[in-house]
Amino acid sequence: MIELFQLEQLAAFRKHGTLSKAAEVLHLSQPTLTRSMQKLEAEFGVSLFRHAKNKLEFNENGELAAEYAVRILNQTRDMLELVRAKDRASHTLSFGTCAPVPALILLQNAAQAYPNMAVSTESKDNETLLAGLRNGEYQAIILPYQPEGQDLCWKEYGTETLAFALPPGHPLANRDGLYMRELDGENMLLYADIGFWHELPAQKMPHSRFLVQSDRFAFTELVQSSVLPSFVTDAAMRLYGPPENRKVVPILDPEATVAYYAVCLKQGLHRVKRLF
Amino acid sequence: MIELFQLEQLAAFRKHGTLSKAAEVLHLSQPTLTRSMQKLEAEFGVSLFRHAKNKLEFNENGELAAEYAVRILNQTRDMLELVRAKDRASHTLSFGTCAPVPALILLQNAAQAYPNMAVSTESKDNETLLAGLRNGEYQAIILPYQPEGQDLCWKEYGTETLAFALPPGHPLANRDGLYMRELDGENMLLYADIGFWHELPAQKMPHSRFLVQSDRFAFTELVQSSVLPSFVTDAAMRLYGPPENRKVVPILDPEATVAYYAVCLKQGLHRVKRLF
DNA sequence: AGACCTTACGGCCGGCGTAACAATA
DNA sequence: TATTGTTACGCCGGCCGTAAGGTCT
Repeated sequence: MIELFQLEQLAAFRKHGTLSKAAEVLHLSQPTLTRSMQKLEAEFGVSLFRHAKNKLEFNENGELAAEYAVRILNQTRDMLELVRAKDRASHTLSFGTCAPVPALILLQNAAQAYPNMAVSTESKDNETLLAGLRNGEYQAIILPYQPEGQDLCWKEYGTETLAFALPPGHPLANRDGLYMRELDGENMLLYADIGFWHELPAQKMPHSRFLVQSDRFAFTELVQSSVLPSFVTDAAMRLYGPPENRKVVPILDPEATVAYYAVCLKQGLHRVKRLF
Repeated sequence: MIELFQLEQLAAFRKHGTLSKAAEVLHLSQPTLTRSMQKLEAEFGVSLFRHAKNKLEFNENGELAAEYAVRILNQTRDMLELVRAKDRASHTLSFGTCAPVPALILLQNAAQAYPNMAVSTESKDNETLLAGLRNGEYQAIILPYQPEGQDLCWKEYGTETLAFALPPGHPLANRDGLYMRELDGENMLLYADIGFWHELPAQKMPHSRFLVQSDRFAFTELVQSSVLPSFVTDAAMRLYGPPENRKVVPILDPEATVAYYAVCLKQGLHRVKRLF
């Protein structure tokens, strides 16, 4: 029976031209390759090389065999990769979310419900999330609205309300509520990883400049050491506590309060059943 | 490294359902398969089966792996077959001919010019011969006319003239030449393997019945022991000698004399160069 | 002399079979 | 009890490396 290690040696010989080079690359001695190629010819029952005194060259049979060899070896490699990938996928739950706070809650719940699974999330816009859910990239997603679709299962997943975090000396800091337009034009600190929440300030406060901080630590430091207003949400405060030295004023615009929905495919429900 | 014998075992297990059955088919002991499957799982780094106490079933990973295994094994089998076929083809010259006599001459010449090659011929009609030449089925063909085509090489390959072989008492036996219509209506003995020569008598002697003999011995016996006229050619007589107890009268119709041409593809000339 | 291929000899790793055990129907 | 899968032990074939030899540039 021909074996893969022989095909590997054949392919290496074809690739490097001489037995010596191939042996070096394969970390084998060169006589080993001589014997292997002889054995290969015997097993094919056909000459694969032109045997000269001190030169071994592929003939047409050998070329064809080597061509097949690399194809077979590639397929073997693919098999290993795909099976491992399939296994990894079966031990992994991938979530996509529109915002970080429900993502964290989902992560916690999933880690608890499926202690043997690896869990990951990533933030995308809503259309990308739905597409990813339907093509199998995500087992579940978090949307800021109730989804439609016969193929979908969904469950309410909490609400979140945006608020201003104002320095105590800010003229509006003692209000019980504010509309976004009331701060339009003021420059604000903004944390980068807030998902779909980017849309609302950009839309309702077109005259403001947003100083986006992608580093969490830098963001909180700047909030404490500057008088620039920033944002916070009720849900974030439940996780991290209220920002220090700030007055939190809820935003009254209706779009500033969203209800989250965890969504999965009906046909994929079994993989995340404990979360629904 | 995963090896083909392991994939063979995996495929057999998948095919037969239990290790015992697979072991029986593979002529191996059953513990061998237990160990092989364990080793396979270790090499994949992934579980391929559901392990019950006395039951071993494929899981999804295993199904995928087995699927790939059969594909790889098939490809390996194909490789062996194709390389062997290519080798066989490179040691074989296949000729197609329109008639047996030039075929024999070609065979003799080829066997002498290429003593290490296997040589074969078969008779077909002219269109089939040209098609077979162009698709690689034949390395050379014999046609009864000069071929046309930019892709072709040709060489004259002798002539052959048809004659009547008449019993001495036949009323026309002492003639120096005859036209075919002069014997139209007489029943004649005809050897089966005469290639394109079948066409001429059927066309020129529509009122004759031809007693076709496919066995060479039966044909020559009947020629000697009957008074039925038969055919012979000058070229055949050079090979086999004249028919016993017969008067040979050449046929004067111009179609009864043909010139043969050995034909090959220009791109295939190197394989039959010594014949051209 | 250096590069390459081949042959000869011996070690050793790994696949295999036998035997014994465990679990299920 | 019959069938199936697992574990333990030892054999042995075959792959490999080292050493030595031959050929060509």
